[in-house]
Amino acid sequence: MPELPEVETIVQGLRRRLLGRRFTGVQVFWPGALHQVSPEFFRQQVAGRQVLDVARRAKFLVLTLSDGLYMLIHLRMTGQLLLCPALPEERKHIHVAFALDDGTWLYFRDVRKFGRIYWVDDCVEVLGCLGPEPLSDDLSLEAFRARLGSRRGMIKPLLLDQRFLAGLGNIYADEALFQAGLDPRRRVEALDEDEVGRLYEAIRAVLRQGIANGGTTLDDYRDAEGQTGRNQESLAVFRRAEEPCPRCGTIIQRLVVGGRGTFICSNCQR
DNA sequence: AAGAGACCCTGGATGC
DNA sequence: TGCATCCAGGGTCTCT
Repeated sequence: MPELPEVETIVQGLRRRLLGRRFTGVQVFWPGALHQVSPEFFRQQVAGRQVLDVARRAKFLVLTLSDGLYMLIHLRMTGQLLLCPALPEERKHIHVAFALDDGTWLYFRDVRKFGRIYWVDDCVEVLGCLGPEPLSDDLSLEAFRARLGSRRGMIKPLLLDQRFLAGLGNIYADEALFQAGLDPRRRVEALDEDEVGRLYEAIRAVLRQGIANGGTTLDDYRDAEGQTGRNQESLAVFRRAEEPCPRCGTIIQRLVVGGRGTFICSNCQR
């Protein structure tokens, strides 16, 4: 599942190949991938437009196109954006394909069809409710503490709430809580100063490591060139139920917290 | 405001 | 072997 580090890796790959390119055509194989626009309108809008910037906000890819228009893409669970020299014969799960002016293709593939492509003239329409970027300089420890201060409830569901903090998903939330030594069921209002500091540092550390490792491939994640990430080798607890904790050897457990599969070391995380 | 549950969707796993 | 059922999982929405 692409989270912040995976989307960042895809963005870096797309940026190299898309900046300055022009879309010459679009094929929509499944209209449901487009958020609130018809395939006809989308095709007509995208064709001829140039890519001025490729960036990331939370788990969204943000393509700035000519004439002040934006294409935003959320990959959700199984979405992929792939660059290739030609449109593959095997079209299964490919929902939208973009032809580029150098003859190559960019296509959107998504087995579970949860991913969406948004077409807007103002990003606020889609990104307006998102919380701060965890790796931004603007999110100091003091700012993080202040945001936590007004909240109550279990810590893990809060970390997954994109309005509170934007970009964490199930993998990096579990890894950050492990690294901070915190049980995901702990109440936010009961965390002491030291614990909040550990959590802040852990969130940033696991995300930075994820980016440095080119993302985590457990199932479907691939970068824009189709390559897997390497961060799965560095995971301490996520999807490691019944394996020993890398820190203390205690067997890692799987729980359900806030409706999400959650992996913890009950000895290291209190 | 928190928390639970439904929904979207499919492949893979499990059960009989 | 084959068919039915269950489940994961991000985000959004509804209900309590």
